[in-house]
Amino acid sequence: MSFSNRKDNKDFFTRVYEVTKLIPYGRVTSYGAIARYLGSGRSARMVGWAMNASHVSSVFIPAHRVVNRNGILTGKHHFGNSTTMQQLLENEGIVVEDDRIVNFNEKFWDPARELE
DNA sequence: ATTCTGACAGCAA
DNA sequence: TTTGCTGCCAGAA
Repeated sequence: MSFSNRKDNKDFFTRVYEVTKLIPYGRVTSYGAIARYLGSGRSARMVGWAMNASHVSSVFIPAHRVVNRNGILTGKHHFGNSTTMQQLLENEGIVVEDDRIVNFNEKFWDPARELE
């Protein structure tokens, strides 16, 4: 029985942050995977939007571990320099080639599956 | 309140 | 195969 039918718990952005922070070191996920884990599998764009505001968050958000379904670093341009995101990923042992994650399927971490 | 936008994803040509 | 258009949802102006 909830006496507040406002929002489930926190804002959509906050949920995205929570999930993003749960991404293990050296692993990556996709916007759609996060969106699907949150219940709205079609709000993948919102996840990206949340990432845009993640730099404002007080805590560090590993936004570099979030890529699109193709494993392409679509948001690299939002890390200041176009190479920052790639460097962060390579620093974690992820091989990035031509703005795309190599062996993306192996590095992929699905919150809906891992967190169940 | 209405309109526009967006670091996507899916499907059509 | 690649390219492009549409749907989708939530926040900002």
